[in-house]
Amino acid sequence: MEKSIKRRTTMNRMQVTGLELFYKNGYYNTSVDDILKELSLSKGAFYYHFDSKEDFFIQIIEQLVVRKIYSMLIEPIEGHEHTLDLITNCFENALETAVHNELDYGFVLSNFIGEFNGRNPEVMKHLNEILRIWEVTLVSAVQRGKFNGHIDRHVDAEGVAVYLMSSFIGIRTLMVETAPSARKYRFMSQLRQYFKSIEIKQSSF
Amino acid sequence: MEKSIKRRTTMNRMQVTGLELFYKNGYYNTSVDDILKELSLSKGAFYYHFDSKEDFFIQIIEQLVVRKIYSMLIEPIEGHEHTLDLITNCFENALETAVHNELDYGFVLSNFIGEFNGRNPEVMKHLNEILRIWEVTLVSAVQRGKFNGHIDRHVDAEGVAVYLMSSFIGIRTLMVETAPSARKYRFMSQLRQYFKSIEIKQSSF
DNA sequence: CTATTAACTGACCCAATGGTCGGTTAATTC
DNA sequence: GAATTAACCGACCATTGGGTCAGTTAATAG
Repeated sequence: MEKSIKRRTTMNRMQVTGLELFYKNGYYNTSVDDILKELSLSKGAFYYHFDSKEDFFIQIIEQLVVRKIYSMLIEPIEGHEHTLDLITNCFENALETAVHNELDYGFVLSNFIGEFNGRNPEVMKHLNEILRIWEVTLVSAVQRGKFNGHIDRHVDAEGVAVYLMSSFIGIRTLMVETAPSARKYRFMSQLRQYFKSIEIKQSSF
Repeated sequence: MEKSIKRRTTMNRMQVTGLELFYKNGYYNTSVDDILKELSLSKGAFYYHFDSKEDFFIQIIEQLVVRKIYSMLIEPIEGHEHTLDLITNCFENALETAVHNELDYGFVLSNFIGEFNGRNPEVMKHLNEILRIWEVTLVSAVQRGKFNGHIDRHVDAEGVAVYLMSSFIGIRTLMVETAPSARKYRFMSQLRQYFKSIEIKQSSF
């Protein structure tokens, strides 16, 4: 039976278009009809597959947003090379992708957090979970770096993680609409500066 | 005639409540009626004083948001003491205020940017203007620091400004709903670490 | 005291929104 | 090939949204 391939296909089409529009216009500013119009599908089709607009959105997070974050921010720093290089490259690539997005609307995750925080605990639960995973990944990357002798063992791994997440979320906001490329470049320079201050000085004597 | 004190009063009441609700629930998720209900005022009163919901919002930015940002992020770093101390204290205070907000919804400015970017150029113009002023203020603070011999003269002032803005915007997002106090503390530690790396080492020999 | 005008009321308009439901179509099953 | 069911259609509904407007109230001016 393959758990109905047709069903999966349609749901996925809706989700992809849904994410696209929610990202562009925001959740509250995108109607179900907007999504359906884009796909030439009917109201009936939508409510046949999903319980509500909110249910639909949560499924989008689980299916699409989680994966995006994983491939963009989690997996790239799980390797065993020099930790700070991994993070540098990861951020560099993520920001470069944003620069090339001719129409950039910011960081998906923080945009949605901004829209739902304090107003929809159910959705926030899912978004916070992604943040948590990101944080854990960063913390263990830093700890690995300390263990491998690349990062000063006195640094607070949790602190570094929070600081990195903060700066990434912020620069993505700042790259919207104003000089994304220049800002990305400046940001990366300062990030490297910061990294220099927490890594072990190999040539000191 | 005093340019009608009554008018000013009513408009201000509407704006204050408006900002409160827009901040809490977002612009698109707050109706004009919601605001009016809170104030026991009628539709007519609203449209007597303002042209449209958007006009109303823009006036809120100009009247209230700008002032908030000034007193919170601009004026505190315009002094002539040690630049990095000024910025440290400024951020410390701003974040502490957020911690004590029992119901915190993030950084007003970046929340609104997240809601309007790419969708409403008129509103974005005003928000970007505030960002620009903040950036300029930070850049000249850093330059002053270089001039006064507190900051290494090789550092890129624009870069530092962008990095600081990024991290502040991000930490405010992260402080929403999850361990604000702990995150604030970790953030501030790393900020100091970063500052150490760009200031002039006075005791080197 | 009268006329004017600033400030405000609330009924009304209409497009949009999330959601429902009875029905149709086409594929599967028996 | 009849029956069942998965997938989808589109008319309909109740509510809410931003916005209008004729009219009321209260202060001020002459």
